[in-house]
Amino acid sequence: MVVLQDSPTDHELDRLFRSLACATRRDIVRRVMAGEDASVSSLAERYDMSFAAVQKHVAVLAEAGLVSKHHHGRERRVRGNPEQLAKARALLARLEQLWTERFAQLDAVLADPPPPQA
Amino acid sequence: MVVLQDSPTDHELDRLFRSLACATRRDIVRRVMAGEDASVSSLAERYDMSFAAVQKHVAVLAEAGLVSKHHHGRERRVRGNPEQLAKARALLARLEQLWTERFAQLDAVLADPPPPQA
DNA sequence: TTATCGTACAACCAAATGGTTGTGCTTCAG
DNA sequence: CTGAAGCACAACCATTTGGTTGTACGATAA
Repeated sequence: MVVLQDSPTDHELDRLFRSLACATRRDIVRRVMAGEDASVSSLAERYDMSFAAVQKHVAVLAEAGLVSKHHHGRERRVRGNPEQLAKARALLARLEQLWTERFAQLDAVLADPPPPQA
Repeated sequence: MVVLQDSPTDHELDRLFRSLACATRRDIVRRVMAGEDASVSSLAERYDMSFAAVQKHVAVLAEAGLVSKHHHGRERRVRGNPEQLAKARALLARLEQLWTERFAQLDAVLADPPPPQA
């Protein structure tokens, strides 16, 4: 069953796309979506930047709802949730659909031309 | 026929998602994808900001390849091209796919458990 | 021809971004 | 108990961003 979800707010979409506009963050998302064991420090080991920098990236992703952090002993496990990805993808799909609908409307007009009321 | 397209560079994706991380720009994309007559100034009339600001937004979208500008008399018509939207959408789809594949792999493991080689 | 429209571009500004280092607090290992 | 691992957070910095105003220039309508 497809759930009717209320459309995301502008601000939510801003944070979503903004958080994806960075290769490091996209790579983090890729890792956690693939199910890699992902504490913050295990993620930080893989990038050429400080631990704090990676920590900030994870915070940005969490703020955007793309990942969530969970206590696990003294670690924080980073888990991806694909629902936010789907929201972004749905918006892109709608924009693409606007494009395709143009031709559908054009075809309709050509098939049933209104009388030139000039 | 589906064309094998080389994967976009990190920088290209940065610009793509960055350009979408702004409600004004998303709205511009929506308008031009819907086929609205869109000179830069006719777009600028619709937003509560200066002409130069809208002009910059269009430039950012053009830089990301989401729209292109074309001479038309003394105007510059803004036209959307959905291919870049598709690139962004493809990335999101791949990330979501990673998530779903996790369960497929898990199912495979459960269905055919390897001998505990410890 | 001349005034004006549509655009481009530079300079400037406040705020956000992406990075750093340092400090301190928990939680675990020895 | 003590030391270290893992993390959070603040302060700081350079650069980018999103906005402004002002100036200039080609195309056009009168």
